[in-house]
Amino acid sequence: MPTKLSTAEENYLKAIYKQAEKGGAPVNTNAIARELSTAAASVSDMLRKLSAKGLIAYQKYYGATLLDEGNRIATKLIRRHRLWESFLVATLSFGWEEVHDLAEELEHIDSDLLIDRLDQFLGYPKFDPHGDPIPDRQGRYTLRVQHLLSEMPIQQHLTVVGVSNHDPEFLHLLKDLNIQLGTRLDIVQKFEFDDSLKVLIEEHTSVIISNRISSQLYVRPA
Amino acid sequence: MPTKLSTAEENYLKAIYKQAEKGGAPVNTNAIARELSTAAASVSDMLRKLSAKGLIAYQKYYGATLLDEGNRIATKLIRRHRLWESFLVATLSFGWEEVHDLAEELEHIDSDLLIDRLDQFLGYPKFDPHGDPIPDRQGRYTLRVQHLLSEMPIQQHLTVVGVSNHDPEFLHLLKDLNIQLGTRLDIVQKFEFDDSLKVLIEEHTSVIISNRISSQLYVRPA
DNA sequence: ATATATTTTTAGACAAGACTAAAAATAATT
DNA sequence: AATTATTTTTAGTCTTGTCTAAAAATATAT
Ligand SMILES: [Mn+2]
Ligand SMILES: [Mn+2]
Ligand SMILES: [Mn+2]
Ligand SMILES: [Mn+2]
Repeated sequence: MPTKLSTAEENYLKAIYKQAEKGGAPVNTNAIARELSTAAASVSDMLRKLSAKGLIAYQKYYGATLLDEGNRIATKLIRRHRLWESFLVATLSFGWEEVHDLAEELEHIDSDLLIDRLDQFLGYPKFDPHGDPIPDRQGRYTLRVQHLLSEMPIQQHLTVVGVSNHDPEFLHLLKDLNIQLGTRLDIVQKFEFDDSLKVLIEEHTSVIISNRISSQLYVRPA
Repeated sequence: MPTKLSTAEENYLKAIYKQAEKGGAPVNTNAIARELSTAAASVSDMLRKLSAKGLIAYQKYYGATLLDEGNRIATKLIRRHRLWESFLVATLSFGWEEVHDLAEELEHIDSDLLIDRLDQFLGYPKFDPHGDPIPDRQGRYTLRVQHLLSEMPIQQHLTVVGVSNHDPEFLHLLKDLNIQLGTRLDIVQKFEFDDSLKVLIEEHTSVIISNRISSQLYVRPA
């Protein structure tokens, strides 16, 4: 039943998807409320509606889980979001810190043809500007090898492959540090006191970064 | 006061702009209702709101006229609409009959930077895929030389420069006739009986077209 | 186990934007 | 000028999505 969903309904589905990915299912009400900056009462209302539409499984006081159709829709939204972000960066020269909010709106434009043409135009990219995988038309995507920088041992040669926070401030800070996708890092030293790290950027500049940063940066060996 | 407007408010402003352009100001309630396929009662409500926001001049039972700020916003929406249509056709290979409805949604994405970058990427086009002028950042645009085909004398060499109807069916019909922007036409004969015309397309194919068509096709000499 | 704290749901209200039906104003006809 | 027709506005209702405050359920701590 491909019923036309509202922007609000779509955002809720996406929020449930994201929270399930992060914390596992079922997703509880407050997590969704936090994700969408909305009141818990509003979430309860919407969960009832989405459940009535057969998009999620929902039990009061327990939590919500995406059903097949809900999952399909959420994945499609993520595909759209990430393709628009790719377009904005690759074609319109936006910075990676500027694109999330725009994509948050563009993802609700409802046209499979549009998004497939965009995909084609961009050359079927596999990852978006933040390093996140882009689902294909069938919803399949490539998982990247990723470890949190904060959990890597000392001295390995590492490459930045992603960020788990798309906040403009965070991304801007990385830009200031000259850290972007593909940047090479070495962990020089770990400070147990506050879990901060001394890292060498591009075998060049040495900086100390807080755990707040290293725990939101994905890297892979080499 | 650059207050953030809703999609609905924006669509009303654009409808008023369009109707004023066509039939002159003030624009009456039913014209707007027809343009937006909405009930007259809904229009009355909205006119009161837009008037309260200082975007239109509105007198009950008389009609609505865009004020400066309303006009600025409507022009900006038209700019966005036509740039998105241009993008879809030029970059994503859409047909000119497929782009209007998508642009109707895309135009509400609120970012000057986005639209200026798009403009730049497209090479600052002056006209959209239907031949309509695209306002620049300041809202200025080039008027094209245009005459309705139905009002031209016999035998002149003509070039198609636009259409006054963006309906997919109409545009598709033109496509079938091999008529698009830039197509060369000659009027071979006029039939007074029903104002139909015999025209030669690209000095090639001769067809008879109804007044319904010739009165929605813009041409210029040469 | 019982009391306390937290989470979630319900109840009730509100704003935006739409509709229908009825009333009021304006326009057109006889 | 009076009647009829048309247009527009008002009145009242509905849906969606949001909120706050209160009640209910669940989890935590003593
Ligand atoms: Mn994003
Ligand atoms: Mn969104
Ligand atoms: Mn259009
Ligand atoms: Mn629109």
